Amino acid sequence: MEEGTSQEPGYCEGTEDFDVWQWHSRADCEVRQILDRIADKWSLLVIALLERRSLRFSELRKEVEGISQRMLTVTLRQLERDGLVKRKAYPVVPPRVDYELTDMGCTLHETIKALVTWTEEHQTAIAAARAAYDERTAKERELLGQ
Amino acid sequence: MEEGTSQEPGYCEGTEDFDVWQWHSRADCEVRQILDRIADKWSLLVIALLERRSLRFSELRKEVEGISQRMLTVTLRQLERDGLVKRKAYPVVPPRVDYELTDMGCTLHETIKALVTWTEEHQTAIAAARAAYDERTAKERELLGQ
DNA sequence: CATCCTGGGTCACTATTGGGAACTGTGGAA
DNA sequence: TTCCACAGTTCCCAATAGTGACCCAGGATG
Repeated sequence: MEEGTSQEPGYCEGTEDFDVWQWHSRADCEVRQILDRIADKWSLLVIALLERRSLRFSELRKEVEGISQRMLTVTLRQLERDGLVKRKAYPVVPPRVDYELTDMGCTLHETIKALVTWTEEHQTAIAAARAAYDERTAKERELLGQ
Repeated sequence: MEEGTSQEPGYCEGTEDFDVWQWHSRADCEVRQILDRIADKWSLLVIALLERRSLRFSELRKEVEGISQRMLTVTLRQLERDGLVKRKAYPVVPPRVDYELTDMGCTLHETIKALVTWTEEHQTAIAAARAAYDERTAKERELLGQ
């Protein structure tokens, strides 16, 4: 951590994207750490929901079905720390806190949307693949167990 | 589960992507479950590495720095089940197993690459945001503790 | 002949993370 | 006086990720 943050080694943007992955697969790669953060179950959903409009804490909790209070707090803190989400607290009682995407958060949403679109387009294929796989393994299991 | 899996309610592809998120934020949404799977720390890296060329188990383990044998197994199984990765086992001793992306896996790689590109482009901004956030909270902590 | 090695796993165990519920703090309402 | 709203925080426990030892089969080695 102390001497890290070196981001200009070898892999300049222009090269084939071959080498890029060499760097990214290294555990100490900063890109990989950021990816771990944003490619997260809850982060994706929160960013997605905030793109529509800013939301309050309790609204988010209701919209993101299944998230616990703690994880919503943690997720929002991380996103805020990364500069993807802005937190606006009003000193009123009861408290009111609005969360909204920053400009950077908005650009990320574009990319995330692509991922979701891909998922939508392929969900049938994936379901089919899963069914096929399960059937295959069931048969193998049968052969082994018989 | 019994009566779930209803995927044709309301949100047909053509509509504004407003409503889409309403569905996707629901815990029983299939798209959300698939997203959870593919937007996973290890899955991203594995797909990325396999796009270059097919790899053997041990090669993957070496390339994906920090992954454990078990997690690599689990990840590959999931990807295989989802039809994103093809597993080719040769009945030789010692065993040889090659993993490669399926066509669907390749299309997913395109999307993932976009995510990585975004991360590369914004990693400096994120680092800055984190530094700023940490400084801010440090100050607040100081005020509270003094 | 006995032993070891190799590669792709599995199994049993431990460390970390996430979920659930209870608690906090403040001021207005009942 | 007690209760409630909202946005958290804290604590405890269960689930999950991750670790290291072990397994299998046959060919090379001694």
